[in-house]
Amino acid sequence: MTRDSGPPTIAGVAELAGVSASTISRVLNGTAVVSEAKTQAIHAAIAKLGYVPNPMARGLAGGRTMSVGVVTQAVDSPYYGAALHGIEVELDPAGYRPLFATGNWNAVTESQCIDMLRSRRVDGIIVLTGRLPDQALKNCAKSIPVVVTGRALKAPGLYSLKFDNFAGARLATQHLIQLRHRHIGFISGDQDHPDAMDRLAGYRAALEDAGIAFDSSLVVPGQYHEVSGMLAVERLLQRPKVITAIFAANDQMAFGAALALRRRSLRVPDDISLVGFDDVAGAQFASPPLSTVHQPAFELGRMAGASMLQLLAGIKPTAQVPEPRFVARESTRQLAG
Amino acid sequence: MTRDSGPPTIAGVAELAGVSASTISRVLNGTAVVSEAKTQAIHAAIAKLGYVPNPMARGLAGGRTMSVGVVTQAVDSPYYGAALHGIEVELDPAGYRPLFATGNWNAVTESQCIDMLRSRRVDGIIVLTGRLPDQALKNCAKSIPVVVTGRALKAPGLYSLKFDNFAGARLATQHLIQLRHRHIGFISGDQDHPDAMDRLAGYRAALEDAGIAFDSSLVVPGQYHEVSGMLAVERLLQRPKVITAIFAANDQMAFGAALALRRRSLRVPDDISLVGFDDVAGAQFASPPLSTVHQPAFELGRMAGASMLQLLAGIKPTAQVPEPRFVARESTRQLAG
DNA sequence: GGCGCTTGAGAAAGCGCTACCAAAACCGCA
DNA sequence: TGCGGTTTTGGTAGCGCTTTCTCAAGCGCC
Repeated sequence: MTRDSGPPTIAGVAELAGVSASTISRVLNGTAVVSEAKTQAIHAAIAKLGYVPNPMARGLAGGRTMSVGVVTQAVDSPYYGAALHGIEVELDPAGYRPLFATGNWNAVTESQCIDMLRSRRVDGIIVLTGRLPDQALKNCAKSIPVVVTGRALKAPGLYSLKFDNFAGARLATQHLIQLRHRHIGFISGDQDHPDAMDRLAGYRAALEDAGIAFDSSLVVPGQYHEVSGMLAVERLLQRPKVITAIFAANDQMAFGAALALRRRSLRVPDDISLVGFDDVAGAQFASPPLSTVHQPAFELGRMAGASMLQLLAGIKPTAQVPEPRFVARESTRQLAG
Repeated sequence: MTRDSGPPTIAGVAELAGVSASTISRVLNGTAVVSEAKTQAIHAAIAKLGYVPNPMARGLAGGRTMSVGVVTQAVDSPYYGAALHGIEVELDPAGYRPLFATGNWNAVTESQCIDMLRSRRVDGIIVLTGRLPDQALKNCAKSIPVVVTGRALKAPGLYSLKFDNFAGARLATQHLIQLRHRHIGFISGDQDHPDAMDRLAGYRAALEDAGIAFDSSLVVPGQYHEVSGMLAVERLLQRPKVITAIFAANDQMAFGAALALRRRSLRVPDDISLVGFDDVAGAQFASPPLSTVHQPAFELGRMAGASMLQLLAGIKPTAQVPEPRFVARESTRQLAG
């Protein structure tokens, strides 16, 4: 009988297999060649004891914790939730665990999250967008692998995955233009949010491509949440200009907009067309289903995870974010010619 | 100059403060009384060096990892996302970190999640609903504190937080009855989901309280996601019975139902009233805003976190889940007298 | 058959921290 | 002043694993 105090340790396995702890470690980590016979014996012993290496001890000795920190902005948002899920799915087979921390769209909080994650000795950090200055990220990357989404940065030890918000917004606007809309209101995101600015630029570019003059009075600011979408619609409708379509810089604001429109007894898409951005899970089941720019949050998460794994393995990541894709559903209609 | 290889360690602080490592440990953990003078010196040294204890080493030596495992069913669902957020918020000030794992509503996967979390030596485990047999949870609780939501279990080392689904469903049904609806379709959740059964029972109870005979042909099964809500409506409308209202056992199915209704050109609430369950973030911004039973996911997460902290501290948790509350919005209307 | 070489495997030294034990310092009181 | 009884402290032994470092074989070759 082996002593049964707590979970089995490497020493127990060593004893059972008749080898030294070092050898066990070697087969577990593939650090060196071990004879076939011993390898077999070790595996048998591990299976018999149900041995699982203690990550604490591993981390202490080897300096790796097999965990990667993820700075998300809000776990409870469908977008970040999906990305987080993608990261988990990708990291799991490699034995890594995501350790998340919520940044709340606040540079200070995000910075604290990073400190906390580092104090927990994560092996790498994935930052999902956020408001941290680029430089802070670059500095961080000097001492630990970093993958960041929502930016296009180049720095050693850092890999960035940027979704083309400009092209996406352009696509959405073009769709509206194609449906003969000329007076398109735009509900933008927060000014100091790079994504938001890109989307605005895309909207503007599509307009100008089509020879439609950009009219700043058709643009109202929002904060990426439903209530701000509602408010924005109120402001838009108060203006003298007639609009036949609204492009909200994200789906949540589009939902808010739809509700405000409904309150005004304006029907979507009969009276006014509406498009969103992100294609969150609820978009296709909204009433009416929302036409929107598909942003592959889950895929993006997977890519971030895979890239982190590559960085950790010393390989240069090559993942590329897919091109934006517009999903036409039922919230837009063609204007009579 | 102190040697600058990696982050500062307790030894560095000890040297700078002119005390032994043990003493540092004592002030850090409050394990014993330390003289005011040394305490000061130690704090000064810690601040100067920017010392942060290494959790790996702490875990190895002390047997605590300051992390609690959370088995969620889907990170990307608004409900679980909110609960997870609540847990994080509650655990954070106490220095604990949630380590999540996705169970996917699958007993086998959930069990693997627990194994994985245990192999990571988490200090406690929070299980958000799921399909694990009660016994498995009780066994688990024998060796590690467990908090579980969605069940009413009693066992040493285990605390359960159960939302009253029965009462919630009853409330929703009563609301409909009060609005003079007598023919109420019910889209139920998965059969082997205890929550779902409770909600069905609540629906039935309200009906019977009001002297309305329960009609099983008005009940169609769903799987808690939007598509199943759509399908359910199709089936409901194919039946000969006329229904004036639909109660979906969760909001996601209600959204699907709303869409199916729309496809059939039936307006909510004019032609048919609709109520959901959960009050997910999107419910109040749906068109029309969905009347539903409010389930405080975030609060529930906080409670789970707080209870775990208490369990960890050896205190018996006392948190009670708030009573269900029905939120009447715009998806229901009174039937003409 | 002895030499240098490669390969496989054990011993031992930590990784940074906590827990326990024992030594030192301090206290009051006879 | 000296002694028992408290505090307060330092020393030390691990926690379970990885990682040198070292040594014993095994091998080909002159």
